[in-house]
Amino acid sequence: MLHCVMSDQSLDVVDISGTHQRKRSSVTCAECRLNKICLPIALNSEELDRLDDVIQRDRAQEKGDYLYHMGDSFKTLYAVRSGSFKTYMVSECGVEQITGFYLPGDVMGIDGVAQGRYTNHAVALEHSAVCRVPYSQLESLSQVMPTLQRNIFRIMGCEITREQKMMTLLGSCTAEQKVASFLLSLSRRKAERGLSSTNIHLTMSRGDIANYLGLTIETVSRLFNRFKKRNILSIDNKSIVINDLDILSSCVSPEREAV
Amino acid sequence: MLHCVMSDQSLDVVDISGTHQRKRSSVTCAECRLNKICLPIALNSEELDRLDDVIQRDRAQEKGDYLYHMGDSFKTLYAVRSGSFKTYMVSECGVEQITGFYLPGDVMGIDGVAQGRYTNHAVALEHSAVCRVPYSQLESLSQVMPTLQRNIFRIMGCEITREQKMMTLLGSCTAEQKVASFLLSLSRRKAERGLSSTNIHLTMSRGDIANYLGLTIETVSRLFNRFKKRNILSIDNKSIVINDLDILSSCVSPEREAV
DNA sequence: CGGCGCCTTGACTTGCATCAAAAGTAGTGG
DNA sequence: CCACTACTTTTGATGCAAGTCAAGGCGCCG
Repeated sequence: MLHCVMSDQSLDVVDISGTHQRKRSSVTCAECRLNKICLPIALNSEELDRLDDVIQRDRAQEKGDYLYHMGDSFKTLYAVRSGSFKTYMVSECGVEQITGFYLPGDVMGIDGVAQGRYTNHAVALEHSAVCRVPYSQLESLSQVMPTLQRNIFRIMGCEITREQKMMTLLGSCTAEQKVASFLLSLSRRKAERGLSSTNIHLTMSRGDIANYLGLTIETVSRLFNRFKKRNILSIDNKSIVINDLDILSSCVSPEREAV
Repeated sequence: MLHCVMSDQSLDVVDISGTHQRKRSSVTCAECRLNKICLPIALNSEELDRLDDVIQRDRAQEKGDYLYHMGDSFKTLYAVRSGSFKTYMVSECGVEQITGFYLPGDVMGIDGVAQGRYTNHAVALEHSAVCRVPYSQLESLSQVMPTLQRNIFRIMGCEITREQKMMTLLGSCTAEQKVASFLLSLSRRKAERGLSSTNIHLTMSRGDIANYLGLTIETVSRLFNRFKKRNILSIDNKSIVINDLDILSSCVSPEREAV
């Protein structure tokens, strides 16, 4: 158990301040601009303080840093504070499948709840930061804080719903619908966070997008450029501007008259 | 809270016995042979009794009966007691996607947790029976029964992991791998329930299987018959015998020498 | 016994994967 | 600051797995 705790705890604390005042080194949940979409939703201020007490705020993750690996013993949930992450699983036969992209306010690590081991790898797509939430303490807290328990249920429920929609996308949509859908989903999620819904900076590679959507890199690239030629998108490498959200939306539904 | 109890309670009770002795009309959780794979895992006998008190045991569902509809207000979880069900969602553009098949001991309705409304339809594939678990009471109970809370977390976690594996299957597998995988999954689940892992009676149609796997009916039919020609399966309409589990397993991994 | 779903089988088409190569971008070190 | 290397993305040519279309068979139920 020690080896895991080691990597989970307070490394950054010493690094940053040289002292042990963990809580003051960073923004609290109460102050966090994400507390309306993150774990703390609807908690009162006393509850917020108690949650705060168990949460550790990490030093930054660099691009390519792993938060956890598939098979690691599950002890911690991670809330994205800034930046972005991807999670992926590797099947017995060695096939990698990206299972999600995570933005600030999203909670990662839930995949470990079922078996006590993470079933995914989680890796930073850019310079990022997370809050670490020790799961055992979260469980105990949620025993006395119904709202917190409900939030955990809700977050897990959202994950289930999201993945079910993903099944529809993967199972019965064309490449064009998949790519359009992916961009619209990013757009919506940015809007929910109060950010631009039309100017998107992709932190993942074309290969990541392709893998996530069950396509090849070439197909994703071609689709991006097809949308560009139709003036639906402007593309400059990783920077994408959605010129017309409505037309892009119309690409998602199967039947459309306009070619 | 009353309005919820109304729709959930004791309809069948009156039907069956004409009296109000709900609990005696059927097997309790403590007696149920599924209590090792269902909600009650690891509960002690006092806890079992308390869970029992909130669970309602339903009269039978006929094939085609809906347990709930997409959009219905979420108030109840359903544990399959006998028979089987499918759940499916309908996207804005009208595309149906089957999201799961449920066997005895499985819990349905979790998709409603996130938004307070079911995001799926749930329909019986054959003559079946369920236990109804009022969600609000389950929430309250799990506040005082840590093991129960953990079971709910675990069940939701399993659902997440299952769906992530499904994403791999849908995104990066051939039709043959999908069909083999589907049959092996049914086989394994039957084995977990102490039933034959080689003799499978399909309660869903070819169309259901095709939809679930992101294929067409024709492709599923062809694959079944290809496996039959190779002597991996024996097929008689809805009855399937897996003649060689190992060979079928070898069909799932992408690279294999045997053609 | 006749009609209606469900399933199978065959012929044909196509969307996307594959293969290949060029162009662009980023990181490194002299 | 530029040259070199390595990686990512784009673009084109070709092939194939699975979809579509169509017809026929089988089983079930009134």
